[in-house]
Amino acid sequence: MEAGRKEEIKKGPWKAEEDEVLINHVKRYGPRDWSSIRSKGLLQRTGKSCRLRWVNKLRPNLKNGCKFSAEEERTVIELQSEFGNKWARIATYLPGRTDNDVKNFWSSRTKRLARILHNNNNSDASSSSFTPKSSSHRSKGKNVKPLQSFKPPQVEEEITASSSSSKIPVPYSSDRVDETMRSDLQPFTFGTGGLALAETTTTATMTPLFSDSLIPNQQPLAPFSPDSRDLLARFDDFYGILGPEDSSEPLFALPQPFFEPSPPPRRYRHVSRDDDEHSDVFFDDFPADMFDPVPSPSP
DNA sequence: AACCGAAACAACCGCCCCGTT
DNA sequence: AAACGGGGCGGTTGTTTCGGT
Repeated sequence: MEAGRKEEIKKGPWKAEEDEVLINHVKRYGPRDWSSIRSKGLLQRTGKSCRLRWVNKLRPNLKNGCKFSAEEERTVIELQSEFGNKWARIATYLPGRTDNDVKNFWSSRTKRLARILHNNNNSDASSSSFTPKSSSHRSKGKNVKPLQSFKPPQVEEEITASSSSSKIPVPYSSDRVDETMRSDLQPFTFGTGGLALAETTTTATMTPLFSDSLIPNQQPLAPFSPDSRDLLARFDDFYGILGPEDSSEPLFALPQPFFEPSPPPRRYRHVSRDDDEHSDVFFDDFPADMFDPVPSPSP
């Protein structure tokens, strides 16, 4: 717009040539100094944009275009209940997955759940203002409170207190449910973070994202109502979550983090990926030829 | 075959923290 | 000690693809 502006910052989809430049830069200097890519005139992208492109698309061993497996779904759901929306941290438990992948996965699932629940509610509560027919999941009207906005109470304290001693999510205890929620938990409750506020109306209901039958060693909870069970049973691709009720298969044998598990050095947000970068291990451990195939833009 | 809604994917924005000067 | 810049993260939004009618 302004002619005096030094350089236009390019935005939008990346071209194969840009990818190649970025890959070459990383190959030479490692995944760091993102801002220097622009200052050197290699790309008209911000450092942030370069970093994001590398982390989400160009990094080796990513599972691009590959749907989440049942095991990955379980892991995400369980870890979300443990850590809250700490996508980067959750992603460290999922080799080949990025925080963006996890975030998108979670967003899709929770929105679908919200829609189904709303539809269900509408069938017997016509007063609801939610009108799925008239709005997509990205409805500008924001009738739907995204489920991901829910955060388990005292996440950070739990991380330092509980995950320092064990990586396995702590079995549900009703003591851990925030008092402010308690009155809403009558139909069903479960673990610390697994509750989701489906709607911001006065009829808001706490809704489980997965069944109480899933968490091993969990103390018995208030059972799902028949309606709720029926509703949740429609989540056929939460199959691992709802699972056969008589299944005795242990469902949550959480994988070890792909990177260093992260009792956070100082705070939760600094996960091991950073540390690896700083120690060069992250980069240097890659096979020498890993950059050879420049990812071609998918058709 | 065309249309429409949902889902998946990709990228940007704003905020925050940390290290450096 | 304060200011500043870089980098990381979570949230959000735009676009494309997929699937059902």
